[in-house]
Amino acid sequence: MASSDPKRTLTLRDVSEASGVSEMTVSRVLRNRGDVSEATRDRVLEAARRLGYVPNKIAGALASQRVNLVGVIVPSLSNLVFPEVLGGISEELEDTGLQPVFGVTNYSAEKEEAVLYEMLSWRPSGVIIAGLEHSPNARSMLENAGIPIVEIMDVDGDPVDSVVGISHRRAGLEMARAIVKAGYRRIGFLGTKMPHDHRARKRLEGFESGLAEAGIELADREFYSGGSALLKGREMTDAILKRSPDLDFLYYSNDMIGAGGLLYCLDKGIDVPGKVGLAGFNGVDLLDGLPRRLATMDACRREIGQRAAAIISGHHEAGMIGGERIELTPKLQPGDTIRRA
Amino acid sequence: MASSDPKRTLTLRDVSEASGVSEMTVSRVLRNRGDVSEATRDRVLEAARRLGYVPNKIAGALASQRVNLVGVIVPSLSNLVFPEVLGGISEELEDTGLQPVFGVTNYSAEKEEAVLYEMLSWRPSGVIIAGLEHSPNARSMLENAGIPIVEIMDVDGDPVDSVVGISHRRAGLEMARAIVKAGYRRIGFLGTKMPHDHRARKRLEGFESGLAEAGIELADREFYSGGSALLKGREMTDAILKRSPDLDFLYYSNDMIGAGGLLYCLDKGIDVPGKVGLAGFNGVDLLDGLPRRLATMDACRREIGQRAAAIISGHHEAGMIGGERIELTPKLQPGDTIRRA
DNA sequence: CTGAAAGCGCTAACAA
DNA sequence: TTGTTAGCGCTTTCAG
Repeated sequence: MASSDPKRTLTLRDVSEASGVSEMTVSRVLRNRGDVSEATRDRVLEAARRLGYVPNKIAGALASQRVNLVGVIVPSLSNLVFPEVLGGISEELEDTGLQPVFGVTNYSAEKEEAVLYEMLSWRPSGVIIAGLEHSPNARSMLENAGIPIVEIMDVDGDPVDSVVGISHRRAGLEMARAIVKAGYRRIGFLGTKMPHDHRARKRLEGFESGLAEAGIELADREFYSGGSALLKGREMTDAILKRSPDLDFLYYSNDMIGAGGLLYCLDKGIDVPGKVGLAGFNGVDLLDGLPRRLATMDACRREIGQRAAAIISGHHEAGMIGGERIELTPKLQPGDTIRRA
Repeated sequence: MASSDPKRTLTLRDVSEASGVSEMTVSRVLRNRGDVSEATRDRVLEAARRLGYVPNKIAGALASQRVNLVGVIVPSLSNLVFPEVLGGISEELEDTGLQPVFGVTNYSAEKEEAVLYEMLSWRPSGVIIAGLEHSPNARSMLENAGIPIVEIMDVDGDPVDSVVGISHRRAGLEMARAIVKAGYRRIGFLGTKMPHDHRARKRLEGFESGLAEAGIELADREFYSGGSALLKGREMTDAILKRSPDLDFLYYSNDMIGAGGLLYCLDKGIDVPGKVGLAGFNGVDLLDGLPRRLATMDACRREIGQRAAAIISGHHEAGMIGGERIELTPKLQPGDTIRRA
């Protein structure tokens, strides 16, 4: 509260002077480090509290060469998917003394490079970054950072260090197989027009190979960008069904547009899954509240966050090195929008 | 790439030696500061790039007493509301050289205090924090931080410094008036059981005073916590209508449960807005895709983020001090779920 | 335009 | 249990 110069922020020295204890011992008390007598401890804490001292981690980090920050880089926050991943990370880091620091790339490789550079310049204890595709510069920064790196969401590719995710290719493949097995043949795809959403791209690739196994080709496709996903799902569904009325299945690249498609079909009185089957991707819990359960595949978002964070905090505590590879298996949730065999 | 000791991270000195230019000049080049000849400039940049040098901002911040970080503290990420605010902040900070750093409190005052303490210990250029209610400790930390503080979302209270938000009390009040004006009389409230969600509480208080103006009391109320909001909205609506079948209006504390309620009513064939009117709060764009437009009130989330960030970056550039107060006005969006006069 | 010296606030390592 | 001495890697300031 009281201070001769209210502008300057307090230092250890202020607490030291106020308590009559050496800076070093004050530092020990504030970090619960080393043996300090109960008495001095109390005096120091009292003084620190009274002054309203907040330690300067910048100085501490520089001196100790230790930073309790974990950089987390994701493409988007509006996607609904990533907030959940971040939730898993936050939760797992909760009691480790590590603090997540988020950065957003908007699916831009350039922005990713900038955010990564910025983060690495704070010398974090680890980096969690979405995806396996990075610019050459970004990749080499990651390789040379000298800290644990965990690439998340996707395992189809060549990780820098550790990786935690699912195979989007396989997710697409298995969805295709399930659809074919259920007897659908005229299949359309609806997705985002995101050239840099590599995971959506891989799902589509996997999906097409799954169809190809049965000698089927994608009958039609429809892309969008921006706007309310639910509404877009309606509009796209309308568009694709008008253009290709003979479609008997619609595969959506995410659950939100899939939900829009489902609502559209129900509105129009289209028999789902009899005349047209539907499936999305992600397993968002929004689907629980819809009139009918959309088929989907859980992307294990929360768990991915947790496992990735656990890898970093493990390294942090044990000083381990070496890339782990954790592939989670998304479960197909057939819901009510695929015909039963 | 090549280095005798691959473990140690590179310093300015390494670049200095590799380029034959003094550390000081290297520093100048890397920060685009002061006049440096084209020739040395090129040599330095070449060396830095070749070595893969990433500056150490910890050291830089300590030496310059300048940190380009903005702390952002929000209660939750799963709420859908906050990712949008963060988006607004990110966008606005884009080209200012400032970097947002996020922290999550889970609506806990204790956690908020811890997160705030952690953030302040990094000496950020400013702090953006949701809400006006903080523990005495947190409040005094904010007051003594010596940096611009922007409290966001809510303006009903006593800000520490600047504030950007809407009046939730007034939002509730106006919604109540609109409902009463439309002729509804038996009104129920459905919301989250979040004792620490002060904004939801204020909306409800404002709502009740709005009803009181017409001599009306809330006829029933229903609370929930956790789970899929859409599904909860259905369940709660079912519960409250079974318990109080004479209700003619349901006011939901957020759009997601409101949307669940709307879907429930449509499923059950309840005449909306004839027999029962519905309204939510937030203006989430999900509503655009529903079979009918739920009445709601836009909480101006993105703009709040932008304005708050602009205040911080303004201070940053101009060194201004002094609290601004920006009250945005949420617009009532009557949609299709309130009877027309 | 370039460099040398000093020090940001803290902690590692050692000494007492 | 406590204190002292040196820096951490950079930037500020002042001199060339």
